[in-house]
Amino acid sequence: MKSKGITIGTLSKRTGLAPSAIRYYEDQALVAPGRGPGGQRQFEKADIRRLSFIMIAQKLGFSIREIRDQLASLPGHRTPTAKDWRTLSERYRGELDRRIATLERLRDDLDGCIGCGCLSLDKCRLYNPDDSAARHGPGPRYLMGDRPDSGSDTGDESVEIDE
Amino acid sequence: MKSKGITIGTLSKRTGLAPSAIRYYEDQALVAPGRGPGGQRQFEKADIRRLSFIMIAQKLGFSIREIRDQLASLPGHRTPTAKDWRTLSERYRGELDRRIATLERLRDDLDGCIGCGCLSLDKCRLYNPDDSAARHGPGPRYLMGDRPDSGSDTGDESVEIDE
DNA sequence: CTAATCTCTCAACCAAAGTTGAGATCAAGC
DNA sequence: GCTTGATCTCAACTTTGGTTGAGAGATTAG
Repeated sequence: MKSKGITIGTLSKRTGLAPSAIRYYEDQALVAPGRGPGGQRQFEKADIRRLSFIMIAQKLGFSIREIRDQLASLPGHRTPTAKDWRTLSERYRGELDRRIATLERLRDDLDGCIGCGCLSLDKCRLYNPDDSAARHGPGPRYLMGDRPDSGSDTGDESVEIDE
Repeated sequence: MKSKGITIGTLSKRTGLAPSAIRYYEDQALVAPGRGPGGQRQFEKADIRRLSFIMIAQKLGFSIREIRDQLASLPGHRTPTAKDWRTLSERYRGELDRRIATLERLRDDLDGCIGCGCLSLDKCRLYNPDDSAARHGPGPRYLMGDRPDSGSDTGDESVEIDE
């Protein structure tokens, strides 16, 4: 048993991730290495695959939080098998399809609506607040969907924007 | 001539943007309202369309900086016409097509590579550092493409990740 | 045994896109 | 004329995904 575990430096070279990034991922509970007698992190081989998965998921635009949730579905009591990983990553298929569909819809709307130069806030389907092509995660979007009251605004009295 | 201009509050209600966001956009030189005698911002009708454009561009995932560059191509000496806006937004078509293509390639790679459960760092096409499905803008990606040296690593001595 | 590396923790910092609050001023209704 | 309500500026804080030191301790090579 060469059971000493992989050091963070080695793992860094293997995955291309900076040690600081790996420590950060531990902080975010994406990996949970053991510790040696001196306090050093000891990773397992399986962690290489785990980090690989994380990198791919990031590339697909998932946030750390989402990735953590996804990883939570792995069996905790044993080292994940190739099949576990396959099952997990197959979900991305659907997500990607959905994302492509969103972009295609956006493109069609663009053809139909911006294409005409109207850019009207009231009529334009582009203003559907539900789909942004951007990531779902980043920046201060924690109050997205918070559109102001629009309260005592009866008509669209003067919204037309011709000149 | 009811030439008093639109106040920031009214513009906020018209566009759904928070006043703070509009001020921020002025800060970032995306809009340049006039000022009333008391220092209040005075927007024009054309600014409604300008902000609409900004919102759409954001939705498509462009950063403020990119949007500023795009807006710079508008004629400065006169109020932009519908045609100006159409010309500008037509460029998005190509960008969207490109983005859709990237996602489709990612999806195909996913089918071929993750699908098999290998997740190998060396062989997997998913590790092409060039295309991430995420936004091009946000987060600390100013050092993306900075992959560590990989220097004195001759072979792939023990990268296989079977268990 | 000692020097050269690695690692450790912890705090501070980066960028993006804004928000939030304080304190002051402006505009408008009655 | 006065009191709301809107706006002003400016600084500080938010989130995400990390990086960059500082100072201390651990490991390893010679």
